[in-house]
Amino acid sequence: MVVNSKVFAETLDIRLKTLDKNFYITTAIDYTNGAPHIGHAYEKVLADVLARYHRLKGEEVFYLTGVDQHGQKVQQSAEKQGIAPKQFVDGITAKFVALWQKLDIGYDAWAATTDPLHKACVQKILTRLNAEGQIYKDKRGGYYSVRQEQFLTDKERNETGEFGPEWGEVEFREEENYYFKLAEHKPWLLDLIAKRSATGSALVLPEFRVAELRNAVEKLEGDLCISRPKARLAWGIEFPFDPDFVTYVWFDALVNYISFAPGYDPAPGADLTGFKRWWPALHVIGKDIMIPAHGVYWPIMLKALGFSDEAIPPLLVHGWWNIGGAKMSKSQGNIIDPDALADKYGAETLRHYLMSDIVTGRDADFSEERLAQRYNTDLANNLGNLLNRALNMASKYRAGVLFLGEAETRGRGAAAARQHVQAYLDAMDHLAPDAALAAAGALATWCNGLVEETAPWKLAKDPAHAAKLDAVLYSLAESLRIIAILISPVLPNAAAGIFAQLNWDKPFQLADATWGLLPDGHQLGQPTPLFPRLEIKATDG
RNA sequence: CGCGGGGUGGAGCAGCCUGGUAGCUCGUCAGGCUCAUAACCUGAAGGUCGUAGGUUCAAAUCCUACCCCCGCAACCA
Repeated sequence: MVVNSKVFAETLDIRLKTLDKNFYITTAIDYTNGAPHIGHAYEKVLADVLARYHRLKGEEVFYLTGVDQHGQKVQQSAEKQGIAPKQFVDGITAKFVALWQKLDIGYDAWAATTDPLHKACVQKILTRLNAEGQIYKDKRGGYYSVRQEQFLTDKERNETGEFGPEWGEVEFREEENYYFKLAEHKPWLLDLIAKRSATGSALVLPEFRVAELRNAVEKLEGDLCISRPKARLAWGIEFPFDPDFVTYVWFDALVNYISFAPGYDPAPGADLTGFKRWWPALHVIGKDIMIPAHGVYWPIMLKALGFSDEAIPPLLVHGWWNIGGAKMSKSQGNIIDPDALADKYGAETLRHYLMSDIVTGRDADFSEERLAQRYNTDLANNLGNLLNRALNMASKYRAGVLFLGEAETRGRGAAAARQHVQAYLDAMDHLAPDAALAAAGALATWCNGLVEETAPWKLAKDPAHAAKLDAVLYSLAESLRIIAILISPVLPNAAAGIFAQLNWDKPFQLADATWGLLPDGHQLGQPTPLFPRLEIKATDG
């Protein structure tokens, strides 16, 4: 069967055209109260892969990540160590920065909430919302734990309805604070959630989480306290119109998505043309911070700032990596350290595992054994071995020179490539790197099958089969070139390694994931095992 | 009657939105191949898709009820 590779190219072209725009992606900014763990790493890799995919399509991409540095817990941790909050935060921040470098997270801007530009933006927003009547001051009372220095809610009461001894002395206290008008926007938000789901651009992805958000919004009552008296918390952004208060951490942290965005200006009536080229962002977050921060506070804050319904950003809510079916937690002592894993197995092995062994949005179980297994199966055995055997045969039978050969076999190769590239695009466009990697792997599997079926070592013995042998070798090389492009968002270095062995010195772009670019007479490079098998017996936990 | 998620061959998971041959990785068994990283390819065994009803020509997939597991204080993606 002869394949119409023109159709293939056209389909790809249409895809690329419809997505010809800027792409702005963010992650949650991590709280600098402890070292990064595997969950932090997963989220950043996920966003990085999506960012790289969009760059591969030729879009302009802005990837923002960073750290959330203010708040009570940081202040307390710093006090415990007897150092200044800034010093404490800088230490933890350095660990995050170093890890992202190690994992090849290619972010375009770094959102640190102690950044003066961010602070100024938060203050301008507060000033504006205050001037527009969205903020008011109120005195309210509640039960306060002196030892923990925080107000207690009914959630803190034990079975008998009392506050347990862990809270120490609990007293009723009245405190003045600033409140942001949240409740009045409740009907609007409910409408928006419904509207967005109805039009196929759900506010929350995967869509099964929309119901959860709707339920939470329906229960919403009362406004949001967005200030803390300095007397009890100094480590925060000072209120611009009342120096006795600092800004509540979430109100501070969420603003990072616009304060660090290109071209945003919180001034009323400001020219936001540049900003609108990027906005809305895709917010990649964990399931624990969807409610209430990202699903309730943030949309309402943007609404209050005059953002249109279309400009309320979608949330990509990912799941958790559990350990042996249980939640990872510091108190359980089962925290997985991504830094050590990257050292032991390599950053790309970790990236590959994190992208391939979880379905976007759902939870997965972390296992070092699985990590090694995934590497061996997908990378060493399937793809790496394919590259090696293909180049070896080309080297042995044709001195590493490619010839087009007969058309029929190449046509089959083109058909297989087209099919799997389509599957890859579908998966990536649906934010599913796991399925995308599977599609790339399926093309490699197809190639391994082709080798088996055509047995080039037999073809090589009979000059009458020279054209067939050429076509097989060509198809393998072409497929490998395409596979390299497909995996490049997840495995940029390995992809470059494949290109190097193919002796193909071109930039990575999705437009080249089309059949037939390697020219007749192309000289291939030397085969070198790209993914040596791991023989390590994993030590779990 | 709190909210949400899950229950698919021995293990771990897709599929469910948009019903129509139950798929993947590992493991087991039997073959094949020798270009290759003890890799690669083929075949087999093994599942009444939690249970019971319902809708339908047709249900893992839609609806209802029930059972079981997990998360929803803190650390925390």
